Amino acid sequence: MDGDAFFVACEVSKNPSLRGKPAVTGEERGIATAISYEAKALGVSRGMPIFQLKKNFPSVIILPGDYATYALYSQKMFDVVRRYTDTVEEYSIDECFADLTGWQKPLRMTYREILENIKKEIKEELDITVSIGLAPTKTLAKVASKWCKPDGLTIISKENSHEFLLKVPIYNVWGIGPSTSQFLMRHDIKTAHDLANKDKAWIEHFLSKPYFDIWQELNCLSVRAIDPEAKNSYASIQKTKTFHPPTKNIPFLLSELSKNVEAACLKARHYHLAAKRVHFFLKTQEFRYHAIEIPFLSPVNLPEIILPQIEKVFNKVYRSDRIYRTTGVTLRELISQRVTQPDLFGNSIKTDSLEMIHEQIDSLEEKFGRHVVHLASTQKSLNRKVKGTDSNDLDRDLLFL
DNA sequence: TCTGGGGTCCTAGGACCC
DNA sequence: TCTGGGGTCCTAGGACCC
Repeated sequence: MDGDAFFVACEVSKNPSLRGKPAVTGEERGIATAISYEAKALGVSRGMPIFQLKKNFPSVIILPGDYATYALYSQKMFDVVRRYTDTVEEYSIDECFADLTGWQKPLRMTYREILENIKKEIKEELDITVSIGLAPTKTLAKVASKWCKPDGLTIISKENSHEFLLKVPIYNVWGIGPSTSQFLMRHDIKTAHDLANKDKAWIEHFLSKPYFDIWQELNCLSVRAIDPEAKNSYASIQKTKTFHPPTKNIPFLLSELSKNVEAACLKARHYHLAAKRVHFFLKTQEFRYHAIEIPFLSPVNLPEIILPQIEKVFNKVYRSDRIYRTTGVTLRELISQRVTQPDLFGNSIKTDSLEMIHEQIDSLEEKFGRHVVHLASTQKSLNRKVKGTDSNDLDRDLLFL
């Protein structure tokens, strides 16, 4: 099940005067993240920069994202599905997989009737529409849910699956992106049907495991399980930021990384997580990544511990003949940190006092909003921002550590 | 001012060991 | 007599998703 233009649909539900009008969300990000069907009809596409939209599509209404509301709608939407089965995997904010196997008899409904009820209840209770696909595997259900949008209901069975797959271009298959599409097209595989019909030996020889799974699923063999476990933690936490113009200025790049690290650590502490590995990257003007991963003996979530290590190896990724557009930090191998462990070399006293400082900072953040307090090493990137048009930041009281 | 931000999973190849 | 063969672990980077 897939929400139709989900973020925009939530906005319309909140404010019905938007109904029937071309609208997008994503003002705060600078690109269109969700697009109403009316805006799609005008030619607005996903990822289009907002400035371009204002210029070329002045009739389009541009809305800032309201993620708290979307999360509420999302939960209510999934709750409706849970009235009919308890095996529901929340795949993203607007998509879920559900296993209906065996429920016709207890519910005294056909599968189609169950799906029609789900759609009806969501429409009545939330005033949004969804598109649903029913099929023997997740991959085919994805094909089915995209088949007819918005407000669609498509059923693919073992018997009729190839009729659908004949009309699905290979690049529209879930899990097959631009790179693999190009490779497959060079081998004359243009549709999902072409791929499904290749023999096993060919798939295994030319493609890797994820594509073997896709191949099996297109052939009605379910290998991707539905995972109904609620996601309550993270495998990794990433913070990245693109700036313009791109630069090769080392102090500025380090300051951006400092900001990334601070933001990632703040989130990690909020979930009581700490990282055994910290990965950071510089992204060049040509969209190439240069990265390093730093292992830590004991898990970390304090920027003061992480930043010196990043500075130490920064030169291994930095090249003075390149210009960079983005920096980013990922905290990996996250471990639950309800109880803190002192490290082996007696650094625990220093760490303890840093932890106390951060407890205070975190509570200030909660009270006064984000980024009221930050490291002095982050200051350079904020200065640059202040010079720009974002005058709100000028009003902030900044406190330096 | 062409192309944001936050995730997950997989693989090739180097390092190291016996 | 001139570096074989097999194994594990780790990391950089690619690919894809929403």
